[in-house]
Amino acid sequence: MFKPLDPLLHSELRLAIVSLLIGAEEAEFPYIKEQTGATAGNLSVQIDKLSAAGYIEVEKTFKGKKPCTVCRITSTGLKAFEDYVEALKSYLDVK
Amino acid sequence: MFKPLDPLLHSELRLAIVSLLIGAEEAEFPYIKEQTGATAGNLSVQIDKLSAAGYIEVEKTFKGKKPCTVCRITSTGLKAFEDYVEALKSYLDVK
DNA sequence: GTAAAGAAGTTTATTTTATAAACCAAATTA
DNA sequence: TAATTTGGTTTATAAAATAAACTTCTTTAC
Repeated sequence: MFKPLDPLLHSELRLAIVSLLIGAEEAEFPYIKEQTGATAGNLSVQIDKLSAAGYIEVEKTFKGKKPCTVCRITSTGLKAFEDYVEALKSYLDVK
Repeated sequence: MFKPLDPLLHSELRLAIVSLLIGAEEAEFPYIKEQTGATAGNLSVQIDKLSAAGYIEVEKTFKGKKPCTVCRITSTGLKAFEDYVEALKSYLDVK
């Protein structure tokens, strides 16, 4: 009846991050922060979780002299998102 | 960009309960328990929360000699669900 | 008739999660 | 050179989900 929802994606902020990355293929920390409205601390934590699960990849580099964290969706992350959307349908199709 | 998700509905079990009630208009506690696979304790707590928010109405009656808890969706709950689905789209439409 | 088991929940305790506050290092600006 | 800003991370707190334990009444078995 109701399919289980991946707890890693069933979180407002993490879902926003993944959604953003699927749309953009690459995004920097400050941009994600601005688009999601998250605090830096919360964003840092949630990015770590997504990264630890292999849903996104995180590259820490430098932009001139400033640190720069770039995030990208992985194929694992994309698949997880697609599965999540599919599972959600079991809750949203209420006919 | 990303619309906020009603925290009351953005919960796997509560979403399942509301989804079920929208589809059925009325359901008894044991049936909801069976359909969602939730434990009785968890279900009791989440039903209380939805009831306190006015998303569902709960009628405690008797079926013969046994207690019987019947739940129904309210118009507030239906509206909240529709808003939630609408907000979710901002995360799911990733073109 | 009474003891054990089952049904229908509720209450309470525990674990997990989300979130923000505090912090750090380097760079820029005043 | 002192203060502020940028780009984060770490840690502490608040909130949430969840299950375990408990309650009350009812059957069923002996």
